[in-house]
Amino acid sequence: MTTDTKTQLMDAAEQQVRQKGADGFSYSDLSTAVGIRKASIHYHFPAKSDLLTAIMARYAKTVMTALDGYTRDLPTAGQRLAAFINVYRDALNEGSTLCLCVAYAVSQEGFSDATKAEIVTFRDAVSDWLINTFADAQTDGSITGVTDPKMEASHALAVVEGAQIATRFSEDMALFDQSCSALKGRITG
Amino acid sequence: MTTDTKTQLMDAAEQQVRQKGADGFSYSDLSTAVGIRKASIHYHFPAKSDLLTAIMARYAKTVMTALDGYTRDLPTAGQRLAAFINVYRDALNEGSTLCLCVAYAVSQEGFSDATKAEIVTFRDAVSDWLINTFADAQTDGSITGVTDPKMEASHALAVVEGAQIATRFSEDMALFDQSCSALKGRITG
DNA sequence: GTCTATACAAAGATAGAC
DNA sequence: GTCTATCTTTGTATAGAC
Repeated sequence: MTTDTKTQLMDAAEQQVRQKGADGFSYSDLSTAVGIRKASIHYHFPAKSDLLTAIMARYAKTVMTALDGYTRDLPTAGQRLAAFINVYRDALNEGSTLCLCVAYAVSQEGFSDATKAEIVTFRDAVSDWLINTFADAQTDGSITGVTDPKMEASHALAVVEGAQIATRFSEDMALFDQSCSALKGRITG
Repeated sequence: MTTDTKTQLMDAAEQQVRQKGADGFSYSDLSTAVGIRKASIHYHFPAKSDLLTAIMARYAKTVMTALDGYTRDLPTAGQRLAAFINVYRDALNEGSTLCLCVAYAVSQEGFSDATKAEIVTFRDAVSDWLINTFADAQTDGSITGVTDPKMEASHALAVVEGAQIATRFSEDMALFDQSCSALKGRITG
């Protein structure tokens, strides 16, 4: 399984952004990680903003494919919400990395329009997925107390992203679980 | 009311970090903001890490003074929680700035030990304040359904910090309110 | 597609005059 | 306490050989 250079660069870049933020890594770091010269990276991604846009687009696609898979494969809304929480749990890697979107939140100001557009598209897609999930919960009863799917969706996203922030500082995954515990406790089926 | 240069520098730095992150501003930016030369800043803060530590320490003091004021002045736990949520709401400045702690979350890796220590101290203090507040709620009944104050504390912090992330992208304060709505809905007195 | 070499600007920091 | 001047390192990016 040989991975092409472009993919290796994107893998390394995503990792670095999620560890140190978009302003926290350089082509020099990627050069070391992938084993090609700094200048060669510009062949694949002429400007850093191209790279930042590319990894956001790829990340969005990966995550949405996973979420849509849950919609297809998991019978209840409760199971889907549990799987959703796990996506954000796994993204933490024991506290060493954040979800790409959270990592982008701070630097946002300096991004290109293309990058910003990818972020907005992704967040809208995740929101819609959550709204549908909570709407389904109203039908199948697998999550307690759902009266407003839209409100629940933004609440749930805030919980998992906020839990990531907290866990990032403590590097203790138990804190992530504790922060999400009230949300998970409402899953009944 | 003349503000001394050191304070002006801290004010400008805090603003910039909360807008663009710790890696997103330079002494050059501060130079422009405050109106003294780049080199002169080093007289007040020899290294950037000294500045980052100083503004975190000051921020922690300011926020904790406010929270302790609520404990003194507001009779119910519910009122104190509402005030707490408002601290994080106000910190957003219509979506243009984050709470300093959230802004630090991404860059964290590259911080000095002194800066990290200030962050940890602050987060512990906020957590303790929240735990006490939810414990009080069990007595005064001003927040519904509190069974585990420690769990509630980390949940509440995740909600307000996560809500900041979401609002940062949308620049719509209504999203902050929507994200916190489930939490606020439990306040009864 | 990757290399060497290089340009160019910005960042963090120091020395010493005033 | 602030200035000018300077240094060093790093970051982003381009040109042209292989």
